[in-house]
Amino acid sequence: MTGTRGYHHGDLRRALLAAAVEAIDEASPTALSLRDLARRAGVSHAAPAHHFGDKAGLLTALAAEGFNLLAEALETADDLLAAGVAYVDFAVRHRAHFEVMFRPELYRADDAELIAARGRSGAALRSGVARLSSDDASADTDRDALAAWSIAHGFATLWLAGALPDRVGTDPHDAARTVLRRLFD
Amino acid sequence: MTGTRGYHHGDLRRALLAAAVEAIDEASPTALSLRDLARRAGVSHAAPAHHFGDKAGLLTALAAEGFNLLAEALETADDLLAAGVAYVDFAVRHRAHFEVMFRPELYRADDAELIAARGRSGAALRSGVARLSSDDASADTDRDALAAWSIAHGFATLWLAGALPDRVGTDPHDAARTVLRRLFD
DNA sequence: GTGGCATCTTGTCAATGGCAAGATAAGATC
DNA sequence: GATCTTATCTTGCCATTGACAAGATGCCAC
Repeated sequence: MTGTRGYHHGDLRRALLAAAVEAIDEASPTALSLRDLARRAGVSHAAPAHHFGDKAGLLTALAAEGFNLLAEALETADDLLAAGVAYVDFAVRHRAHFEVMFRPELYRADDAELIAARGRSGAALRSGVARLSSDDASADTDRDALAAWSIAHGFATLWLAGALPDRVGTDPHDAARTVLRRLFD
Repeated sequence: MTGTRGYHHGDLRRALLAAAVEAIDEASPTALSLRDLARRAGVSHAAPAHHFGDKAGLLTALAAEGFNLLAEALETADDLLAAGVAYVDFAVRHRAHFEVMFRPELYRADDAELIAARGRSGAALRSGVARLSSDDASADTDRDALAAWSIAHGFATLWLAGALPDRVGTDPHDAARTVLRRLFD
């Protein structure tokens, strides 16, 4: 924790995570360099190792943070459409976290904290679907949740990859709403 | 081209691409090493540079090959649901290609051959949607194409990332069909 | 104030991507 | 058939990186 007052830096762990987000925003998780993070934080090249062990450790922490942020975003959504839009919004606004979260080869997928955070996200998503389909006896909640997750995740991923045609526009929020309605209406 | 008879190897370009697929299948595009590919092909560490310039050049070629393969897969699909399932099948069966294709930071997105191949894929997808909605005057083809692409892409991506719960099963073909029907019916 | 501990630094190593310069063989031209 | 040209591949090199080991530094409990 600690406020900011630092001696051996203060809160290097947090500073490194912030620097990681910054670095990934400028490039990609692939291009991330621990030594670059250390330089950004003004510490020696081996300092990160103490807090995260290795690169995978740092990305594990980043992914866990991301799943927690995503859960929060989903939990505040009123209905399923809003949750879908919130999902896309999250991906765009937290690109760095999002790109790491769904690339498990970059981190330790068996980390306890990460699993807990991912569980929180999943529960938030599922509850959104269940709430919507509770008045429809014929609904298959599992399938609907998977479909909703897929379309939101797919749109977000394609958007981030720059794979969508220009005609989709420049506002991911509006574009996502339009597309997601195709499934949710 | 050339059959296989080689002197300076024969067809190193193709061999390196094949080795790249193999290596990515074993790990990920991130972990790909040009020197490892060279070792797999039995050539010196600098040989790949001549054919692809650098790592991005090799991945550009791989992505272009992938978009062409995807276009072929989509073109043989009879209806939109089949195309969606074919999309997921492609992603699973050609994971290496697929993972590179949608990570433009890994290659040169302005490459002419790549743009052509990607255009082929896009046209195949769009024509599938247009065919389906031609009898529905109220249809918004652009939106429908985007929704179809998103849900197929999202499902494929989540599947490959191992993010889906176990209960979805082990056969991506069946699971995809079930989920995609939620949109296409 | 002393010992213990977390934190950070310095030094080192193997591996990688990329460049430059050179070797080798295939094909073209005469 | 000899020579020139070009594509292909090799050797050697350098800066950067991730990881490890050993040591320094400052905080805290007792």
